[in-house]
Amino acid sequence: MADTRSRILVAARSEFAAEGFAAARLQDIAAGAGIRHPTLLYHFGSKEGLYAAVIEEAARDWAAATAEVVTTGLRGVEQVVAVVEAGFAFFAGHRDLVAIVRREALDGGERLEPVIGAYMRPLLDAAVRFLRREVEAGQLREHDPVELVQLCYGAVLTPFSDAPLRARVLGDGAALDGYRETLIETLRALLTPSLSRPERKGSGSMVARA
Amino acid sequence: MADTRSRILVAARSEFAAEGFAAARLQDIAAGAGIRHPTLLYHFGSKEGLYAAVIEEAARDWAAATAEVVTTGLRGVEQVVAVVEAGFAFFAGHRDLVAIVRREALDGGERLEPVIGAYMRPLLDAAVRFLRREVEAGQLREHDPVELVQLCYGAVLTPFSDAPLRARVLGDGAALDGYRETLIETLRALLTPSLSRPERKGSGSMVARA
DNA sequence: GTCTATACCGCGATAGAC
DNA sequence: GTCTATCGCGGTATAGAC
Repeated sequence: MADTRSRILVAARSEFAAEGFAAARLQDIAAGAGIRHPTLLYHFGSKEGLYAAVIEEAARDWAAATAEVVTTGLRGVEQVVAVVEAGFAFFAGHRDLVAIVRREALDGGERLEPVIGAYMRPLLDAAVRFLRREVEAGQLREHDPVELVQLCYGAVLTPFSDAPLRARVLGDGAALDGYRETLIETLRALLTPSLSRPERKGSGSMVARA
Repeated sequence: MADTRSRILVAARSEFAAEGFAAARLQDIAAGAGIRHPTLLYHFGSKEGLYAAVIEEAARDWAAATAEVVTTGLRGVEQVVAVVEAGFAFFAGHRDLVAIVRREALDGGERLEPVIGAYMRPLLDAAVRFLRREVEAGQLREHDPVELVQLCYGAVLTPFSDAPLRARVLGDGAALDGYRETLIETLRALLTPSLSRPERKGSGSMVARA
């Protein structure tokens, strides 16, 4: 059996994801870890401290998973598809993290600030650099890279974060495979360089803002 | 000055959106409406009752706004774009509603059940029927209509629900216009019937699940 | 209908024994 | 390190005067 500290973290992650920070109760988390709540406070000092530890651990898990995908050396559309599919697979197996991130996003994201600086912004920058480079090389149709990343962010997280609502509206049978396929298809339709007017910069289909 | 009941509803909507159901305090809502919290309870009975009233009112606002757009009689891609742009504009002016919906989605959506039955499922059905019809008529490239609606749902709500996080990661200057344009462009790329192999059903680009 | 005052309870946190 | 017991605050909800 794992040590107390990590058992608490596991239970806390699940509880914070399900209830949100405000509604989660230290009693329940402690019960999930098979201890009493003062023991939990002995290890993490406060509810906020515990939450920060959960966030920190979650961010490391996520960063490790994404780091793998970007080292495959794929080009253009195939690399984008690979990243999105990897993200999809990772979050399918870590739905707790999705819920926590989205709850934080709704609450202002203040508690994500360390994670943003350490992981999210660097990764966004890397993604933007990749997209620009591949557009330049004619491997990708031109679109604003930042907007594109946002689109993918929402498209990948939403089916997991809103899964309960989704099940209510669509009926419980609804699998996610079809959604993933439609998403990938969408990205291909959006990003595959058009054959008619190829790698020219400034062609008709570019975003052209400001 | 509006009557007490509606002043309470306005304050409650904003507070529930900002804090979530669990963390919102009746005292603060009452203060926002310029009364004391027992008065609030006199009108709505309980916190749950107030919340239910907020949801109900919000759903009616949204349903009224969407009803307008679908009566324009546009065809194919242009109708889809019109609906998405109308949704974008509506939620831009009603961010509270977005936050409430997404919080509920995370919390299981139980409290949205009446709204789902009365508004969401009928509208989804109408959207699916429209998409099928237009594909049949060769006005739209073939894609699974349900997945398509989900994609739009996430793409439209996410920039508003996650606006605070977005601002943190991207910097505060980030306007939403570029995102909207990229989204519209994406839909056109996805839905415009391909010129090379036109209205044939069962063509290479269809989704083809089970 | 709206108020003041208060009952009541649940939660995070602390004290202190083991 | 983990427990039992308890404090104290802050929340919803109620009682009852005006």
